[in-house]
Amino acid sequence: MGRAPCCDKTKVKRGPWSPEEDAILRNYIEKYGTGGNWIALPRKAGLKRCGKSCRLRWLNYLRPDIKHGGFTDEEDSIILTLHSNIGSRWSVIASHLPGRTDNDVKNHWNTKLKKKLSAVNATNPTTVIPIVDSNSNNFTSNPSAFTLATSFNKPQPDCYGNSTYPIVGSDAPVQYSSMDHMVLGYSMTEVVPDLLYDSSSTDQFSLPELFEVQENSTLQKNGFTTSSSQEISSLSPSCSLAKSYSSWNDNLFGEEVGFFVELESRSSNYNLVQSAQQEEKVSNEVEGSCLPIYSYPTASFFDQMSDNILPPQGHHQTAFPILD
DNA sequence: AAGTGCATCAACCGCCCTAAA
DNA sequence: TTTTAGGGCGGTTGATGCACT
Repeated sequence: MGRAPCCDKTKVKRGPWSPEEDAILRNYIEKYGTGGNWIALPRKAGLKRCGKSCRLRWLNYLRPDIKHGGFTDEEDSIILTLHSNIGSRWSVIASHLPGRTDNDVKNHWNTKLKKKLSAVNATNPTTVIPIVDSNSNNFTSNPSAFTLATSFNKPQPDCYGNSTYPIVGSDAPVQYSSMDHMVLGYSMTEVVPDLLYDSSSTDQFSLPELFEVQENSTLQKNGFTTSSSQEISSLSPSCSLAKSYSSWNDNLFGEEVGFFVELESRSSNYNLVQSAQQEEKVSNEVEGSCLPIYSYPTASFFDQMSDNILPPQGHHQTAFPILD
């Protein structure tokens, strides 16, 4: 049985809203609210419109807290980052942009950002994540609080059907050549933004500090569990070359849902990244998706940068600024 | 000035989810 | 437990305006 339409389309007005209709709807909602029933609202307000049309008009245009006008670079950055992580969940993305609607974000993506991203990907197949200090918006070497400031490439399903996100230089080992340290992050779930984003701040999240951990031991701090290389080699064979390993657990079930691996040996990074990916792909067959969420160079890398070592080939210059 | 193509964005369509009956 | 109605959402369309020829 087909679903009954919400209204008789032959008896309602369609198409663009007139200023008079806008005024009627605005005045009614400001005076009486929506009453929790959009279908009944147009009749009560005296509008010959479908309730869904009224809802859309209010939410996307008439609402007083709507932000009109062009998107800022910061908003673009947030959209690109979130879209790379969660895909076209426009309402979720819009919820991170005060005053923007899902329709706005969707239109902006389809008309501007999609093309922008294609152009970037065409000229630079690997995408580096600039690291921005969450408080000052300046680039930082502090690995404990970051804002993702640009996008990942669109994830493509792999042979296991899992979407994996590109890791810096994961297809080109030479690009690691000037990094002594880097951190590789994975999340086992698709709820990365919700999990990592600080609810009091829409564009920040915390990463685990890179704790000093005694050999063969594990340290728990700030919700993260960090293990030494000796300890983690027993947890995960692919991590046996890592310096440390930090993970966080799902609040509900206490299961590990994400981790960061601090890599140390420049020559082994590429193999480690590959083996880590491979291992997780295999485990995904049972566990579900595993998303490598990002990687970033650690403080020692920036120390090198301060000695005017050039960024790795193929990376955006802006991703690795020379520090004072 | 007229015609054409493209970009933009408001609005609609139809499906899914959920709560109430 | 099933059915139904309403809200929410992502995909798509079409009107409009602008740039270019």
